[in-house]
Amino acid sequence: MRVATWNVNSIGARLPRFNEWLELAEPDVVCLQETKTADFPSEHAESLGYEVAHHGDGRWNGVAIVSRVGLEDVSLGFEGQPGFAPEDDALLAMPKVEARAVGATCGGLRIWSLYVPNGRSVGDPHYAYKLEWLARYRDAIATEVGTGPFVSTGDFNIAPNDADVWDIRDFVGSTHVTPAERAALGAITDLGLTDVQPRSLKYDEVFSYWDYRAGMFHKNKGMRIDLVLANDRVVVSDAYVDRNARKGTGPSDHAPVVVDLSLA
DNA sequence: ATGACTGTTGGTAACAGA
Repeated sequence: MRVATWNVNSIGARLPRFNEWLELAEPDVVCLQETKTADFPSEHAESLGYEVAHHGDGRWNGVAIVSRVGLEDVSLGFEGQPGFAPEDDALLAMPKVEARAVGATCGGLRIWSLYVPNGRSVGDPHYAYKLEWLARYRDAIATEVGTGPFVSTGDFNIAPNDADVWDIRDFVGSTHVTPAERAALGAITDLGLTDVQPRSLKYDEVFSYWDYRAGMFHKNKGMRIDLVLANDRVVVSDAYVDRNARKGTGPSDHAPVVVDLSLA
């Protein structure tokens, strides 16, 4: 089974690239993040035999699972998922639970597509929200991780190790690399999940995101923040970042992470 | 080079992203 995760940075803007990529990469299951729409344009995918489970807000966020090996027990969000409200917005009495998680069972594999909150800056309310969100996600999946083949995929907005950013010295005081964020990720992997390491296709350093600005992609100054966390019922035979999807006209700033696996 | 982008909309400027 070929499983992929891709932050498309708007499925509307990325539709030509996404539809083309589906036929090139031939994934069985694709987890998408930042669809940025309320209505997923699924016509072409469906014509190729895919089903789509989409959880969308509109302008921000939005996650989907696209599968050609079945799509059952869809969960829009997870149990106990916290919401977010800016502290200075008195009009919002209740925090908004955002479209950042969708789960489904595809061909016997329980799979989640996650768009973890960015955090913005250390000390920002969004940073506390990010940590809380990860802690509650950990609690929500604690049981089902042990019940069968399981993967959590998506844009975690965390670089697990210093080597997962182009130069850790440029990240002093930044989000995505703090001990607290890594501890929150560690609490998830401690449930029995392995951070699948994509192999190098070109550079020794393997990233999945490169800022649009300043030629960062061509300098390979990126970050590995799109992850596939798999339990021991998943046997990985290959994993790589599809850098070709980051090239050319109108790419996302993220590339797909592709994992070939079988279920034990 | 203190630069460099891209996406969205109660839209044409502001904000978010990472």
